[in-house]
Formats: sequence, C-alpha cells, structure tokens
Amino acid sequence: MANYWLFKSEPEVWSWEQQKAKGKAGEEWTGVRNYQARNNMRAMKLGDKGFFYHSNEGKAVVGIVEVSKLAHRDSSADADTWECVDIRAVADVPKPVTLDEIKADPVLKDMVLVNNSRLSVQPVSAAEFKHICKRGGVKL
DNA sequence: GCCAACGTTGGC
DNA sequence: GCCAACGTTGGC
Repeated sequence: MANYWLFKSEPEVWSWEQQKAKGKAGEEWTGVRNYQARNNMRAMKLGDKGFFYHSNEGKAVVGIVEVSKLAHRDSSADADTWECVDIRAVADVPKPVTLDEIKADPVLKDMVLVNNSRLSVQPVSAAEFKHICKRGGVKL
C-alpha cells in the first residue's frame, strides 16, 4: 500500500526547477536533521508519491515527486544518524496550490502542513493527496 | 526582519 | 529525568 508525503524546500536552496533538471535519475534529499522527518523517510517505499512544496518564497505545492531510492545514509551528514531517500520529479502542478488555499480548504484542515508547519518531511493522506492534485490540475 | 513554535542541549 | 536556555524554521 503506497503512502503519500510532502517534501519541503526553500526554493533559494533547492527549487523545483533544480529537482526537475535531475530528471529520472532523481536526487538525494539531503540535509534533513530532524528525527521525525528522518523516520518518515525510512518509512517510504519505492514509487511512493509526494508533493514538492516551496517554503518561504512561493509557499505552494508546485510539483509531484516519487521515491526513486529507499532511505540510505545521508552523504551530506557527518554521522550515520541521518538518512535520506532519493526522489525524482514526476509532474508539474499546473496551478500551484498555495498555503493560503490549503488553510482555507476544510478538506485539508488536518494536514501536517497546517498544524506542524516546521516538519520538513511530512506524511500526507491519500484523500489529501487526491484533493490537492485535483485543485492543482494534476493529471497522473 | 520579527517572532512564535518547536526541537535539542546541557546543567542540575 | 526534568526543565530552562538556546538555535532553527518558516509564516507573516
């Protein structure tokens, strides 16, 4: 049973454009130094889908990604403690779904993004995933 | 640029 | 093991 996720990134540090440029090979989602976020990545399976969310600048779901490599040691970390998955871009969100819209949508009021905005890798429910894809005009 | 919320650290 | 202090994140 596939699960859904949300990956948060500041576009100034790592943007959706950069992610897309990596193509099918995908890229390590390095830099996570939070246990909850790490545990979420450990729970991911190959092919799990997720949102690519721009924080600070943009504040919107801008892309769809999928897990292309299971959790492994984060090559940017100096301790074995930290792990990350690889993700690859799958599709654009034609009409990015902004944080404002998410907050205003009763269907999405329980999203982790709304209630614990600081968590950088979050679980998303199947219903939430579907709903945001629909609002964003995403065809998978 | 400010500040609230949260997670982590370290002294006791 | 508690909790105050501190650092970081991210929305505004």
